[in-house]
Amino acid sequence: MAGDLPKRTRGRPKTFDRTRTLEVAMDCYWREGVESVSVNEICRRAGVSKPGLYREFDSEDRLMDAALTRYHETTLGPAMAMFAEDRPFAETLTALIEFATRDETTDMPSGCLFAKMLGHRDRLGPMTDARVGALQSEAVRTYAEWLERCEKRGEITLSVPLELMATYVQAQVTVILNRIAAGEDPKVVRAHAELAFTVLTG
Amino acid sequence: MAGDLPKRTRGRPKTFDRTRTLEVAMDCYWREGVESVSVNEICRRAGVSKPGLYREFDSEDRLMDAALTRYHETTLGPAMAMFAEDRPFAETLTALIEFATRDETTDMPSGCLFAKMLGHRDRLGPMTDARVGALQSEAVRTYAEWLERCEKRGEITLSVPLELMATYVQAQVTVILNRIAAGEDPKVVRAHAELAFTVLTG
DNA sequence: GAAATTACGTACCAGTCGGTATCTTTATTG
DNA sequence: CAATAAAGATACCGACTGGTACGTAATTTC
Repeated sequence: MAGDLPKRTRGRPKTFDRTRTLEVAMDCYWREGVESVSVNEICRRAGVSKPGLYREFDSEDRLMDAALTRYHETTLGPAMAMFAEDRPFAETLTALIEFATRDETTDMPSGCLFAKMLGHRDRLGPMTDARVGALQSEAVRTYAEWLERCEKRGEITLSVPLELMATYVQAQVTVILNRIAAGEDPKVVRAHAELAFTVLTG
Repeated sequence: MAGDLPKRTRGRPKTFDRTRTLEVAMDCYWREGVESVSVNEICRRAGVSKPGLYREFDSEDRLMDAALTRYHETTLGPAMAMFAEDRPFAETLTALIEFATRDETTDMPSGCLFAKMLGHRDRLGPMTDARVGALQSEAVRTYAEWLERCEKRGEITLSVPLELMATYVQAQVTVILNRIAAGEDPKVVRAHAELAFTVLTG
C-alpha cells in the first residue's frame, strides 16, 4: 500500500507519541476519575510537554473524548460482546455480575471509565458529553436486545416495558461499577447486584 | 433563664451571623454538591468576609461538617422519622419513593446533601468524612429496624440476612436521590425504584 | 480619658488550573 | 548554502483555590 511508505514531510519530524499519551490519559481517567486528573498531571505522567499535548489534542475536552473513544474500542466494546453470545440468561447475568465486581489487577483497573463519566457529566466538555450520551444509548440498546432475545426464548418474563427494563439494567450496572471503583467490598456489591436483578430472575 | 441575658463581653461585639452563614453553606452544598462550591463562593453568597468565616469555622472541613450536622438536624433526621411510624410496609415504601423522587421546590432542593456527600467521600475532609460515615451507620440501622419490624408483622419476607438487606435499601435510596438531583426524569427513576424494591414486595 | 481586648475586612500568600506566546531545534526544498 | 516549514519546550497568562497577616474599628475595664 502506497500510504504506508514513509511519507517524508517537510519540517522537523514528529516525536510525539500519540498512542502512548492517549493510553496514559485513559489509564489516569479510568483509575482516578476525570474530575480528579488535570492536564498537567497527564503531561507529567506521560513525559510530554503541555504545548505538545495541546498541539495533538486541541483541548482537554477533545483529549477526554479521544481517551473515551479508545476505551470504547479497546475495552468497553469487547466487554459488551458478551450480550450477543446468546448463552443462557442466567449464565450471562452471572458473568456480568462477576465481571462488573472484579478486583483491580495490575493491567486493568477496577470499575469502568464510561461509568465514571456517566456520573460526572456536568464536568465534561461538550464533545465528551455527547460521546457519553451516544455510548449510553448504545449500551441501553444492547441490553434491550439481550433481554428481548432472552424473553423470546422464555428464559425471563418482563414485568415492565422492554425499554424501561433496559435502562434499569444500565443504571444498576453503572452503580455497581462505580461502587467497586470507589473501593467497596466486592462481596457486598455482588450480593446487592443479585438483589437488584431478582426482578429479572423472579 | 440567666443564660439568655445579654452577656456583655469585652472587645468589639460580634456581628457575624453564624446561623445564616451556615444556612447559605448548607443550601449551596445541597444544590450544587460539595465538590462544586468553593469557600469563596459561599462567602460571596452569604455576604461575609473570608477571614470572618474562617474565624467562625476554622477550616473548610469544619464548615462542611457543621453544614452537614445542620442538615441532619433540620432535614434528614425529621425525614427519617417516617421509618419509626409503624405504618404498613407498602405505605411507607410508597412514601419513601415519592419523597426521594420529589421535584425541586422553591424552599427545598431536590436530592439530598448527605447522599451527595456519600458519593464524593474522597473529596471530604477528615471531620466531614467521619460524620458521613456515622450518619451512614445510623441510616442503615434505621432501615434494619424498620425491615425487622415489618418482617415480624409478616408484611415482608427477607431473602437475605437483615443487615445485607438494610445496606441494599440504603444503597438504592442513595442512588435514587442522586439521580433525581442530577436532573433525571422522576418518572423513570420512580419506576426503577419500584423495580429495585421488588425484591422486598415479592 | 487611656489601655486592653475583641471582631472586622482588605489585601495578600503560594499553589493549581486550562491554555498559549515565543523562541529554539530539526528537518525538507530550492 | 539559504529559505521554509514543522515540532520542541520554557516560561508565561489570568482565573481560581484554601488560607492568613495585619491594620483598623468598636467595645469594656481601669
